[in-house]
Amino acid sequence: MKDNSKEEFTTRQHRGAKRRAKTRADLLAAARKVFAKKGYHDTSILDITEAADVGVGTFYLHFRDKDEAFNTLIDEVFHILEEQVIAEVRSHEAITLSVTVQSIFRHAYAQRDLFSIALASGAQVSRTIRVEDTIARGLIRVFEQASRPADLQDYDIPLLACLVTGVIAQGIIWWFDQDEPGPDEMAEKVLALLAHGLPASLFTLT
Amino acid sequence: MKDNSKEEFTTRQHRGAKRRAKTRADLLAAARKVFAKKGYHDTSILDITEAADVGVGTFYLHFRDKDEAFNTLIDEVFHILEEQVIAEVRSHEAITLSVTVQSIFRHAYAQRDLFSIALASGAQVSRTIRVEDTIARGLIRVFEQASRPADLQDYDIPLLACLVTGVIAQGIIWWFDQDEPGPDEMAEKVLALLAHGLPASLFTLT
Amino acid sequence: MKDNSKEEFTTRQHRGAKRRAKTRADLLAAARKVFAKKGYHDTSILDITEAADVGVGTFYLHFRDKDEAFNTLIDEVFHILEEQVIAEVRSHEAITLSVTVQSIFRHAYAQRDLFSIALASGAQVSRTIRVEDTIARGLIRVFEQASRPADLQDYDIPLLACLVTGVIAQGIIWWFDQDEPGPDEMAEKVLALLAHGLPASLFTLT
Amino acid sequence: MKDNSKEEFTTRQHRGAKRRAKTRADLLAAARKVFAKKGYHDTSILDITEAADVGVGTFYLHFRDKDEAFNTLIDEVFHILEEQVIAEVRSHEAITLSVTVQSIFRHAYAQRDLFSIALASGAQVSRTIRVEDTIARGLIRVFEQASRPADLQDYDIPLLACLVTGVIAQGIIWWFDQDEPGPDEMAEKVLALLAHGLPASLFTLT
DNA sequence: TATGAATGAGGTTTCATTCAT
DNA sequence: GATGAATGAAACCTCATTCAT
Repeated sequence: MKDNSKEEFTTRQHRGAKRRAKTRADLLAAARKVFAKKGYHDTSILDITEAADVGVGTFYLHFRDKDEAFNTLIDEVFHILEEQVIAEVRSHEAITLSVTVQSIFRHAYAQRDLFSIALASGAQVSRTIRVEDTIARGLIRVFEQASRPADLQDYDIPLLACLVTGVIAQGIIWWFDQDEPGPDEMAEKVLALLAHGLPASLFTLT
Repeated sequence: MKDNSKEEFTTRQHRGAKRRAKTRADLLAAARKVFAKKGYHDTSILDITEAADVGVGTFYLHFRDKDEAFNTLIDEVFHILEEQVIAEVRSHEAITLSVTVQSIFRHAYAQRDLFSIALASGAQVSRTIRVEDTIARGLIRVFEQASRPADLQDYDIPLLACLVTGVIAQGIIWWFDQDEPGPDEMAEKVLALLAHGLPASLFTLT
Repeated sequence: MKDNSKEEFTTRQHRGAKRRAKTRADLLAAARKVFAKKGYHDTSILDITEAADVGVGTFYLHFRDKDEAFNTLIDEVFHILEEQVIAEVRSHEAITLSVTVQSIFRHAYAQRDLFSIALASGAQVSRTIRVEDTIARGLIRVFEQASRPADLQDYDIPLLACLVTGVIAQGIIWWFDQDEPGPDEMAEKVLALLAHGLPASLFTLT
Repeated sequence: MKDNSKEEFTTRQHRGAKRRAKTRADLLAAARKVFAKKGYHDTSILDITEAADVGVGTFYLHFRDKDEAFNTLIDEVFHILEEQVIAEVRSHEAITLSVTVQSIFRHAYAQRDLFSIALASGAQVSRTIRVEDTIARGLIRVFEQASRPADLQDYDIPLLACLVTGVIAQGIIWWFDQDEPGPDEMAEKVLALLAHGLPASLFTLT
């Protein structure tokens, strides 16, 4: 009997927690959809709760404000991005920029909606984690673990990471408008640019 | 007498026009200052009119809404950018990417406040003209007028322009945070990256 | 066996009742603490249930709303006040105002927190029993049982009770701010004022 | 022409100011009415603006929040009370408690609605000026300027003022419930109590 | 009986926009 | 053309209350 009541108790606790988690997930999914459609600033709490089919107040049971929901969303995805890219890169013998960039583009493609929101929100939202920083951080790691560090002696690594991030971010924005090419072609083009640069004839007078 | 009054009239007209133009300029200058300080979304019309020391209603005599004022501001600056870059490039014998990028960075540096607003606002503002587009357009022109067009045969020119724009935009954002290096070093680093790419050892397995 | 189960049943019932009473007491104690700290209006049900360490819903198993909890609290204390003052007064040979006022001040001093809430809440709470009424009622009883009723012939007794209550209430509020003097000095000062009034020179022209 | 335009200008300014003042007065009058009817806490901004027949936003053009409006109201009335009582007292040859108390009761009677709100709000509202303090301050002044100061040597003047205030406040609350007697009778009864105290037989055992 | 997640009415507050002067 | 008081839609957020577990 004692055991029984205990079991009931934990079950009860568990049910509550499960329901709570479900609602939270619904809210995040709804937020993602609405943010993608209307952008951060034109999205109201009501928009989100209606999309999630919950009461307004429920939102505040899970997030302090719009900012927190947004950050949670972004953090979650970029945490996954980071982990996934790291995993994918590890599965190869050595860390190469090629694999990293490919991995980023693939992941970004799969999560286009969130990436475009995150990039579009730019410096607008008081966010703890910026997309660009996540990407740049990953790139820095690649640079630091380069097989021949001497090759990078003359480069300012953080700046380099930032510039390369610019190319990647722009690629993702490009997708948001154009809906082509696929992630692998995109990665390929970016990598081609990064590997060989542009034709010398563009830089010098005839 | 008729002439006299006519003259007076035109003078008065002229005065009115000058006064109007002055108010408008005040508003734009104020908008620029406030946007730079508080960002697009946190700036209210009242913020602008107070900074310009005019009545709220006056704003609406010159602009339909905040968006229009913002776009006017951006357009103006980018129009100047475009003209200036074109002029500077023309003063050289041939259009080269080096000169173009240098010119862009110099101009951007001189107008850092507006550039950072424009870049930070990202896709937030329902704007017809995006900074990135202005830059990309300029780059496309450079690519099209390349001295040896055959060199670019294998490139997707618009995408290329977009990616290069990403590098430039990121460079400007870098400034907004770091306040170093100067425009010419920045252009140099970007050009180095664009000209030679990164060391091959980053791309391949050992 | 029947008896046994019955016994068990009643025991269980009893346990339940005791548990229930405990919860209720916890809630009242918590309410008292929170009301004293934050005031009636700034106290939410959640504040109370958290302080009592019970679920929100539990509150509603014991009280209809905040008002009822508040009234219960107040009623309880004033019921005790009434009983105690009556008992103390009875222990003397005759009812005198001195003993009554002293008794009230002593009791109020012992329960300062609740008295200050009750007085501060003023007419804010839709309450059936006002502190002032409880005191006034006690005073009326004293007046009615006066040893020489003729002495009070010219007085409007309810109004008199009300005015004297005003003095007492103000004395308690004074404590809340000043934290001095003790209950007996306070009673003494009030009684001195009530017994002899103020110097005649204050009322007339020289 | 210059004069003309100047005149026009000041007139225009003046009109605006007049309109503004009118609206503000409307809001205060409405607030007074609603506060008196529903009490401080049950009054919403909307209640006030609807009663004043202005838009919601207009309220915030004149007051920061409900508190400020309330305080303005109270301050205004008590400022008038103070001035009026002072004036009335001055018109007599010497300051006496009789005149002061009479004056307070008369004024309170004329402004019953506000007094009852102010007294009922008790310590609820974060107010800079409490009614009781205003009255007590006035009484202290009377005591200090007593014709024969020696008579008050044995009294704690601030406490005394506070206690007397209690009597007056209670008198006003009495009116709010009972609607009788008039101000002068009320003052008379209070003064009688204050002058002679209660019959000695109430205090001692037979 | 106790719980606490969910609800949504209702309050506060802001601000783009209008319009009489 | 310039002004700024007034407007009210629309956002935010809280909290008393319910109800399934």
